[in-house]
Amino acid sequence: MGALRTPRAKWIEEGLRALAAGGVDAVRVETLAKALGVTKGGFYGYFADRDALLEEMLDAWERECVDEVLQQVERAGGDARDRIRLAGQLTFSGDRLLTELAIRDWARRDGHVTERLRRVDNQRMQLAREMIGTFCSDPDEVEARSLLAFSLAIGHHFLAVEHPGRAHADVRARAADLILGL
Amino acid sequence: MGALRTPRAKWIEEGLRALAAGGVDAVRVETLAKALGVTKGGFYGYFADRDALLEEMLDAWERECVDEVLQQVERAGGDARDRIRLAGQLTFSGDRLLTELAIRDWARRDGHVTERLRRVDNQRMQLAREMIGTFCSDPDEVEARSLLAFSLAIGHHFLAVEHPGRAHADVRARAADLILGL
DNA sequence: GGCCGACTATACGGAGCCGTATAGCAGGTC
DNA sequence: GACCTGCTATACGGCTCCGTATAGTCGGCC
Repeated sequence: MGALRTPRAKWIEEGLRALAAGGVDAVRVETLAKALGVTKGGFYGYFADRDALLEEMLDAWERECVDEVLQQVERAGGDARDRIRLAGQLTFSGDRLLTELAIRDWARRDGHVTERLRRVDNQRMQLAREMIGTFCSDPDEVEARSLLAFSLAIGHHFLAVEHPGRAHADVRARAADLILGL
Repeated sequence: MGALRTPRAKWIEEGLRALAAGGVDAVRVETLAKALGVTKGGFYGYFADRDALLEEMLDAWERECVDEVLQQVERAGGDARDRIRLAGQLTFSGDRLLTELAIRDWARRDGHVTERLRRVDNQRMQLAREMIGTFCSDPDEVEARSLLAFSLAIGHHFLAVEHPGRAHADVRARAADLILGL
């Protein structure tokens, strides 16, 4: 058996990179091949077609994006507010963020992706509820604050607003304080 | 002079429709022509190329999206909370919403579009500041609450969360109440 | 050495799209 | 009626991409 020269996982990895950088439409078989320094010859040995790759990319993302973060949050410890802040910081920064945003846009035009995203978002929402529930007793308010936290964490990446005389990070921190009841 | 059979504005209008439905990548000259029941022959009489159309689509959007809403809000009257609620409701619903979301995604990959969006968002943010400033005196808190309001209005469209035993609209209304200090 | 299986390169047909060129058509003007 | 102008249809070359087919190469194994 020959050593896997550009194994299945490489294609998925490169696919997620392309997705993060340019959206679903940027995930082209020939483009990935070029990025891997290879022609597309081998691709169709692993995947039936482009859709099969997209599917597996979603599988990989869904499998990892929540678990990795939760693991890191567990390790770090801290009180509820620290943990929800860390969780948000981890899942919405760097490469994870770019992938996340691309998938959210993709989901708007593909119900199947929406379904995947729903599973992921529900898990995260549940985490938010638990954290916020530790310092807020009204269940309706917990739900509302959780939604606010989530909306802020995702939403601010879609805004192009400026804050004259203030740093965006400071304003965001203050907004987070409001939600977390400080 | 012959009557304009499919005038300039038609192309822009159809372009915005395609943008709203499928993102920038769905704005194809030949596709628009088909939607207009015409071939692309006439297109290049009005526009130098596809980019010129995209540019004019942004012009049209930037010109209308804030003005129309402000006009309607002025007409409706009401106190600050009513007005900010109405403004959000008007700009983030129906076709306007879809266009809006498509442009926000577009802006993530095109600095020029980001610039346009920034101008629009800053105007809206200013409106939020003024409204929230009527019942909140701390300027830092006004800024934070405005950011929260904006993030909620835009962000919740990107979320796929469910609220067991509650309607999404109710949770969102409660979240808005929190931001507006009720 | 010689074989086999896994991966790669190359070439192909088909599709969609861009931008250009060219010819046709229809209404208004003289 | 002849003409001009503004819009339209059609055809083209060029590009990118998909998915398939086919031949080549490389590593391990007997």
